[in-house]
Amino acid sequence: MNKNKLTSQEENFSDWYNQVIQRAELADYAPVRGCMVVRPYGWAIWENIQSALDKRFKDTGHVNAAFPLFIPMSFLEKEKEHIEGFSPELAVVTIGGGEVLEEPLVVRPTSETIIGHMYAKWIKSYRDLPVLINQWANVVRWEMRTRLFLRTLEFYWQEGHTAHATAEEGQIETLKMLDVYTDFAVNVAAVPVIPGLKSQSEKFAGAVQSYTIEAMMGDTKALQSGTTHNLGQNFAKAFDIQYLDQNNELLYCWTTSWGLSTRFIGAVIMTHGDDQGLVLPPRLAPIQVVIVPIFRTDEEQSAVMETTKKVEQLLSGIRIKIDDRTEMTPGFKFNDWELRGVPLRIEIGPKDVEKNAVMISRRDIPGREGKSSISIDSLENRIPKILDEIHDNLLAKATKFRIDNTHDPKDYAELKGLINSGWAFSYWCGDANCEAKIKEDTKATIRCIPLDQGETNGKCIYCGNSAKEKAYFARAY
RNA sequence: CGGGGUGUAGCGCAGUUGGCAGCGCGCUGCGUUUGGGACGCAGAGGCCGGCGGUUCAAGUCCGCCCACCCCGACCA
Repeated sequence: MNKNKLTSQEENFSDWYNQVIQRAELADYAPVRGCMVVRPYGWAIWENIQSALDKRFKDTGHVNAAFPLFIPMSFLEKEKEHIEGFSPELAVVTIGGGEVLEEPLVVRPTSETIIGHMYAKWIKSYRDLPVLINQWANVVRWEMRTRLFLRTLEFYWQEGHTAHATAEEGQIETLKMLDVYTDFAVNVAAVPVIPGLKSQSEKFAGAVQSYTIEAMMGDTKALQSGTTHNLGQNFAKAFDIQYLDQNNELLYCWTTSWGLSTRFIGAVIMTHGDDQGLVLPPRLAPIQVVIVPIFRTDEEQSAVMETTKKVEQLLSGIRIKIDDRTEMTPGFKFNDWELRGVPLRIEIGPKDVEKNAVMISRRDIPGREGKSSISIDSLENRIPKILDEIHDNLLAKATKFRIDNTHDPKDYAELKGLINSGWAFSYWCGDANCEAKIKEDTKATIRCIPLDQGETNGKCIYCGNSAKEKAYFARAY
């Protein structure tokens, strides 16, 4: 009965995570350390993430393009903080076609530099601005320690790179894309993220300011799930991205960049998953509804399959899979699709055909409580609504979990006590020293300083000096 | 790079004082099954991570390598 049980989340969250990914066939380990193969079911989730984001990028005026995988080493070196941040994790090609290369080529860890180079070439006038380009790409960062989806040597993402005439426009773009990510995370993935500012020590190498959408995973650790960066004029100056304004004055551009990666799939797994396996939010699920036909005899089979086809037609706008495998029992299939996180299952057997009804079973409500019989006539209307309800329920559950595990410690001792099982939302004076000390003591970092705090003040949780804003402190992936 | 662990069938593992290479799941075929992880019978599947050593004999003992996983430092 339970011989194929997953390790429970409570027992070992990390094992649970790895098992879910492999058994649900999202990804597998590649022959090279730290690399993963994204399997069709996992890639289908990524495709749904892509289309939801891509639509939002287009709606906000962006266009897609493709820049090269190889970047001359010298490009990386042009922005000081950038190369300092990335040099330890670069993959470098030194031989091509059997010849030692004149200049080593870096396999892109991110594309600010090569895109900056091209922008310098393309941008001449204020009339050319803004430039709003995104690319869907793979990048390589030679990480020490890797984990499927969360941190692999090679990963897939989108990276937006924009150039603007003024600092204000750059900042507006940075926050606009943070909004896009937030909207996507909340309304498509049902992941209740907190948008906020990164501290200076946590920001992107080369940025003036970085923003993040921060999410709480099922073990209460934090995951940076997407980032936007206001690059100021750092890259514009390093790559001479200049334009002539209306007054014929030569000025540097203001640039931004923003990215969301396959890591987000990890966020989805660890936000919604349970001891039965994956729980996919309906708007990202490759299969939204799985139909399991149940029958014994040939007559039952033909009646059941006829109804199944009818149901499929009624639900034509929904991503449906009919599990007509004959070599497995219904019980096996129920467990199998639950492991794979399909939001809604429809069971159709002889009893249902007789009643002109079907049994539905919600993935987000385990056991009998999530099951009910509904008439076939109401399916077309009800199923889309139920999928929305599942989305809302997943979002509400995850939000409650985060709130329940976020605390407001009275003092530093209390923070130290709770940080292994939750987040602390505390005043911070802004001193990098306090931040570093807290990290040293607790392994917790500032995940973000949330926007919209309004007028507030209190005392820094570490040093007790006056502070004007609160920050989330947590251990992170 | 430090600490820990593991390499034996597709996966998970066992293998005693050195003596024929095993178990469970999965896989293939046939039959019976099918409303919460079905069962029977018959099969297929191995350079025991690599190299070297000890021995009549090595999965097992010794040495050296390699790979991967987990925990740290680093990071989306």
